[in-house]
Amino acid sequence: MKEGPDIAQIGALIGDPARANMLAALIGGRALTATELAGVGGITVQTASTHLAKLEAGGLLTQRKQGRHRYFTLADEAVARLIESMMGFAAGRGHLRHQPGPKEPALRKARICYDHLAGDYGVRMLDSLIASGSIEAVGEGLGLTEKGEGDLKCIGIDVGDLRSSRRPLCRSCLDWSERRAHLAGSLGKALLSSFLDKGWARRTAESRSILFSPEGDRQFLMLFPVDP
Amino acid sequence: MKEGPDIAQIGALIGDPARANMLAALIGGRALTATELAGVGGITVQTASTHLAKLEAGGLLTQRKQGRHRYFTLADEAVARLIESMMGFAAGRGHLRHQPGPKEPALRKARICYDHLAGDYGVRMLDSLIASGSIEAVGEGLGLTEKGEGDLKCIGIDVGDLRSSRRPLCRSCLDWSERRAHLAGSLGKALLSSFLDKGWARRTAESRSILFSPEGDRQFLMLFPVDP
DNA sequence: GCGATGCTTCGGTTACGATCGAACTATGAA
DNA sequence: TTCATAGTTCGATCGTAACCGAAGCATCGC
Repeated sequence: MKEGPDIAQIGALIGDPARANMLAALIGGRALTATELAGVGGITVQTASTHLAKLEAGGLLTQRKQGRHRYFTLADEAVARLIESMMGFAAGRGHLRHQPGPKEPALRKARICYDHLAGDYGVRMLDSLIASGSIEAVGEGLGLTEKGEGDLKCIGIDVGDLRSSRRPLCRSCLDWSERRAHLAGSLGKALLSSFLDKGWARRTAESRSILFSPEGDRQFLMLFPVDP
Repeated sequence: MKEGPDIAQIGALIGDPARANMLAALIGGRALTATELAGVGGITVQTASTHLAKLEAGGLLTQRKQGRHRYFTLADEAVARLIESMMGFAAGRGHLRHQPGPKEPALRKARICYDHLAGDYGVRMLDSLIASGSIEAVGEGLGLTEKGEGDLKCIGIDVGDLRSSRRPLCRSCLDWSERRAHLAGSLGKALLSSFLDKGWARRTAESRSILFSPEGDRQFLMLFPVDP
């Protein structure tokens, strides 16, 4: 009975509501200070500090000191995937805190998931990439095709650069609001970054939602069509 | 801060050591009674009973009454995958309770993972199926090829039957002792079942390990060769 | 230097949940 | 029927961890 990895430890880390809220906030991808995290956790800074220390000791978070601020982020993408997969699992069982899916329509439409695009627009983009033959799907896996590599070059994404990182190029990530897959991995990140760089969309201050400009919206829908 | 699925709830369910031990025992795939689960959890039956009630209320377990026994199993494969993914995550962070990987060499060699083969033999089988062109791998996804369908027919597995179930045919499952993927899904289950039916291997009473007979061992290694 | 801000550490309180003994229910066997 | 086994429910204990106020560092701006 004592064999194997200790899942109770990380389960307990995630099992506290305040800590869970902090982790959920951090899959927004941006680094947050201890005070901000105390806010999302609904607790005082003292309490948050001890929670954050535990999460860091457990290897779920890393902190970066910058002046008199301490910025916390998820330790790596594996943590984000774990949290997301638990969210997907919980959503599938109806363990929702309020409505099914994100409350605000904006969140449901487009939001950030660690560092890539999720929500309605996220699944639409992946669907379109598959339909156009840029990405092939086998089982739950995703792979970039030669055609896809060319197409991406046209919109300014050099896949060669992405390959050099150890991180997988394409990854499927289950969207818990749409209950379908969207594109993660370094390619997912690069695509979202390019939208932000082009000014098609921007992140909001306090939320995970992504706001598309009217022009960006038009461009996005044209670039990633879905046939009826 | 209140949006989204409640991961704290299931985190807390898994976060208790006694409950985590029970869940880990149940990914062995066989139904266990409350008394047996109390044993693996290292607690009395009264305590186990309350734990099991909570796990059932949380949707992680289902129970089946049979005479004066109550047999508990994981609610479905999604629970098994969640536990396994948490094990993989924990193993990657070095959150081990004792040695890295399973303690007994037998467990490391071949063990059951919910309903399919894991351990050294599990990853070997998948490697061999990919090398022979029976299964194709794209990203993290797995798909059965036409050649594979024919090959499987030869060893007595009718893929058509498997397709009728809603469960995915091929699924990749991260092996936490080998740190590599092995084959899950209904095909993984069917393959293990056939080994057991043929008498090549048998399950052990109290452990997750799978014991191959000398003849079964020979057949298995011949059927799933790996080139150097 | 000074005060203000961000965060951690300390100390003490509180509450929840894990635990078990004992009593109770249900099924099976004699 | 009676006894034994399997399991749940009740009641009470106990420990731990979450929590916050207050004090202590560290860093910034002045």
